Amino acid sequence: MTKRTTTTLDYALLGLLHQSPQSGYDLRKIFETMAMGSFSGSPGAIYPALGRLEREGLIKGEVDATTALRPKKVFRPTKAGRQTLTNWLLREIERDDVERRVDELLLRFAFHWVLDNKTATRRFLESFSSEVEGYLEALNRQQRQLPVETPLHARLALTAGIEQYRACARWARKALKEF
Amino acid sequence: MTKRTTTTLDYALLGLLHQSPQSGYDLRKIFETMAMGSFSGSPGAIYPALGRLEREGLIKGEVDATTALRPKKVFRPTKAGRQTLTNWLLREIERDDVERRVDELLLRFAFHWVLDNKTATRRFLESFSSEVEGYLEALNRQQRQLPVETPLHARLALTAGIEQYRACARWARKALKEF
DNA sequence: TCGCACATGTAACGTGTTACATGATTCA
DNA sequence: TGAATCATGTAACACGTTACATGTGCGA
Repeated sequence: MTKRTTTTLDYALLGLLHQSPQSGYDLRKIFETMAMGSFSGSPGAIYPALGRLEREGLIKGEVDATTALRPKKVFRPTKAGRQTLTNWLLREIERDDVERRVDELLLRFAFHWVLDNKTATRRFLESFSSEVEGYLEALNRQQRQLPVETPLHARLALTAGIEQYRACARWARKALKEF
Repeated sequence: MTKRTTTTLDYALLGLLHQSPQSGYDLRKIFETMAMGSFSGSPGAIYPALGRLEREGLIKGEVDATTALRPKKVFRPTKAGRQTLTNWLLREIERDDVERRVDELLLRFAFHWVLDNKTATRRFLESFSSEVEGYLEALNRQQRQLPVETPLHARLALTAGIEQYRACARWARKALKEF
C-alpha cells in the first residue's frame, strides 16, 4: 500500500486546524467567506477530506455535544499532523510550483506564521522571488520569440500572465522587508 | 442523458484546433512548451479529451498516413465545435469566474481573435475589468476587517492576492486601448 | 545497439462536483 | 407553517494524474 499524496486542501485544513481546532462546518464557512485561493468548501469535499486525515492520524476529532443544535465534531491536528504541515511549509520551492501552483505557494506562505521562524520565512521569500524572476525571464523570452503570426489577443494574454508574475515578484521583495 | 459539462481543457483544444488543425501529439507539445495556464498535456488527459470531443461531434479527426513515422490523426473543429467555442468566448463574465478562474478568463481572451470582432473584445475587457475591480473592493474590505489576531503572514498573503488582481485590472485597462 | 523523437493510446486510482438526505431549532 | 441556519454526511459521476504499452526510424 503506497501512501496517498496529500492534497492542497488537506494542507489548508491542517493549517486552519492548527490555528484553532474547529468543526467541518466552521471550516466550510471559512472557505466560503475568505478569499482562500479556489477552495469551495462544499460538504462533498471537506467532510471526506477530514475523514481521510483522521484515518491517517493527522488530525483527531472529538464530539462536542454541549453547545450546538446538532453535535459538533471538533478536529485538532495531531503531532504527526503538525509535522506534516511544517514539512510542507519548509519544502523546497520548485520551478514547477511557480509555473502552475502560485496559489498553493501563497497559501503556504500564509501559514508560515506556524513556524515562528523569521529565517525560514526569509528563505521562503527569497527562494520564491528568485524562482518567480527566473520564470519571468522565460516568459519574456517566450514573448520575444512568439511567431509573427501570433494574434494580438494571444500576445496580450501572455503579457497579462507576465504582469501577474511581476506583481508577485514585487510583492515578495516588499514582504521580505518585513522580516 | 444529460449533456456533460465542457471543461476548460476542451475549450483550449477547441481553440487551438480552430487556429490550425493538428494532432494530439502536436497539441501536447504546445501545452508543454507554451505557458498556457496550468495544462499538462499528459497523454492521459488530452487523448481522452479529443475522443470525447469527437464523439460529441465538436471535432473531427482524419488519419494522415503520408508524412509521419506513425500515422497521425489530425483533428479540426466542426461547425458545432466552432459554435461551442464562440458561445464560450461570448459568455457573460460572472464574479465567480474572476474569483476562481482568472486563468480561464485569460485563455478565453487569448482566443478572442477567433471572433474578429473588436466590439466583442472591448465588451469582454470592460466586463472583465469591472468585475475585477468589484472583487478588488471586496478584497480590500476583507483586508480592513481582518481580525486583529490575524498573523502578519496571512495579511501579507492577502495583499499578494490583491496585487495580482490589481495587475489584472491595470492590464485590462491597457489592453482596452488596443481595440 | 542504445536511446531518443515521433505518435497514440489504456488502466487504476483518487479527488472534487453536484445533488441529495437528515434533523433540530429559531424566527417571521 | 415555512424558511433559514446549524451540522454532518453519502452517492454518482467525470475528470486529471501517473504509469504503462506499443511501435517506427534516425543518429551516435
